[in-house]
Amino acid sequence: MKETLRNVFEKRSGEYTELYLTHISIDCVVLGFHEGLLKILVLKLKEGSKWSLPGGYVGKEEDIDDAAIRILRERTGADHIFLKQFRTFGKNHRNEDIFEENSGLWMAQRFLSVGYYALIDFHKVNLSLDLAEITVIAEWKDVKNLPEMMMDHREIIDQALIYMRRGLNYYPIGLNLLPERFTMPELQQLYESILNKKLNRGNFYRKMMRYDILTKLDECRKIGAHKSPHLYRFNIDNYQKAMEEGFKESW
Amino acid sequence: MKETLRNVFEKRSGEYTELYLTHISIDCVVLGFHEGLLKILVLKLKEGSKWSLPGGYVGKEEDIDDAAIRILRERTGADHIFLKQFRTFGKNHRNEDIFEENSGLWMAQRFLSVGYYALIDFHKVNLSLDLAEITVIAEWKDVKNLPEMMMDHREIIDQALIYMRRGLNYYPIGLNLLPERFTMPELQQLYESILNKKLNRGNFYRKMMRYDILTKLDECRKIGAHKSPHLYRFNIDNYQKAMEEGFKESW
DNA sequence: GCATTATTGTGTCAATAAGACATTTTAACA
DNA sequence: TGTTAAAATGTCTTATTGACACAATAATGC
Repeated sequence: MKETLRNVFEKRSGEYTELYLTHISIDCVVLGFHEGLLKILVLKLKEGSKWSLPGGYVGKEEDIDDAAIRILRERTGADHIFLKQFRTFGKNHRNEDIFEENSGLWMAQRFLSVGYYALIDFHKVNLSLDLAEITVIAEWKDVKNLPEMMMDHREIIDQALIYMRRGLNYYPIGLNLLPERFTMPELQQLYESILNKKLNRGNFYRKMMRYDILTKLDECRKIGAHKSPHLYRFNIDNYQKAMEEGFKESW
Repeated sequence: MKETLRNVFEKRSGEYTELYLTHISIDCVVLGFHEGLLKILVLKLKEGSKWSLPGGYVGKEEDIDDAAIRILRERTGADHIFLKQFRTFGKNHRNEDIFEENSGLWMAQRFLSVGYYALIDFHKVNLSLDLAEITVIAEWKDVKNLPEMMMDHREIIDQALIYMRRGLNYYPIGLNLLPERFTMPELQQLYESILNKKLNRGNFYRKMMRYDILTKLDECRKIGAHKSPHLYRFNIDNYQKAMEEGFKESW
């Protein structure tokens, strides 16, 4: 048997007090938007287990931000993803869930996860990628109707949404979640799903226009026996500028 | 020689790819307020080295939040500290600074730091604590005039200030930074040092009163040949309530 | 005692933004 | 061509911010 660190660790577990061993991973809350609903990408790692967030380990020679980008690319096939670190989770015994299922002592060590949230175009994700190797199933689940998640992944999702909501006060959103062209009501639906509340249509319209990140197109979307809503697309330059400078903060 | 993990690790370094070994630490940006200036607590770990932030390792059976509390208590002697995790730093080679000074290979491994900022009453800190064991000097340095810091500690400080500034829109501040009784101009000075800009006196006064977290006392502070400013103290109940509920957010 | 003076506490006003709601415009369809 | 439902825009009220002015006040000097 090849003596990997894992073997060494299992044999010697309990003695290592000088250098605390911690199992670092990255967990990503991947958000997509489809048919007016905010969706989260969840995985089932093996038959019968609970659902989990896509995640992975950090390479020896890798920045954690780069690791998160790589993990998402491996899982979703998508590139140019909006990705933001929001918090690190390090409660003790947060891995108890899977500790019971795994006999290896190394699993009993501390787990620490750096949480990222990702905003991604629903249609650009390839759910079947990478399935053979680790994952059994990958699925989009409705934010408002999540299945039972393993470990503290539910808390990680809740926290991601809180941080994202707060982010709406500072940065524009939507470039990674909506198709290239969209209508104002569609954009409003996105905001409403993230904030989990209804917004006033007129006020929303004016607020968005004030941000000056939208370009109104000449085309309209045909939606039946009603006035056709105009199509918009993001003005990339202004959008980027808003991302860098941020919207006005109170102080 | 006792075979600790550190020895094992040094001997076998380079093979461990299955379980990525990461050196986790907690770094704290400890902020105090004294004579109208915002101060940061910095340490010199040994003669001739650069300055560093107080930090430490996470115990095997410890939540990271608890570890941060413990580390601060050990270093400062202070309790009831406001402490908030704000970001995790995991750039590769961020430890190169000290790698060169330390021959042990384990030091060359990845470093990952969970950043916390702490707000603490300047006068309650005992700087000489813990010095014999690890630290040579502990000192308060002016935020606007920081010495050269080791590794990426300067970036950690800058980021902490950014997150704290943003926090001012959501939570009150001052309970841990000011003495029990203080004047309105003193509170304003605190805000001005954090935000690094002058604020309008009248508007500041009214904004604070609107927050409804202050109790005006009957006493005044004698400050020479001027109108004596009233003393205030925080209304702890309302302050706590504001901490929990947060100030109004835009959406 | 009393005027002086620097600072606090409060008032005002304009500009901006948010919330609620009404009105107009528009495009598809009967 | 009129009907209809939704988009786009307008209006009004209220709250917030920033700038500035002025009155109240308390220690000090005369």
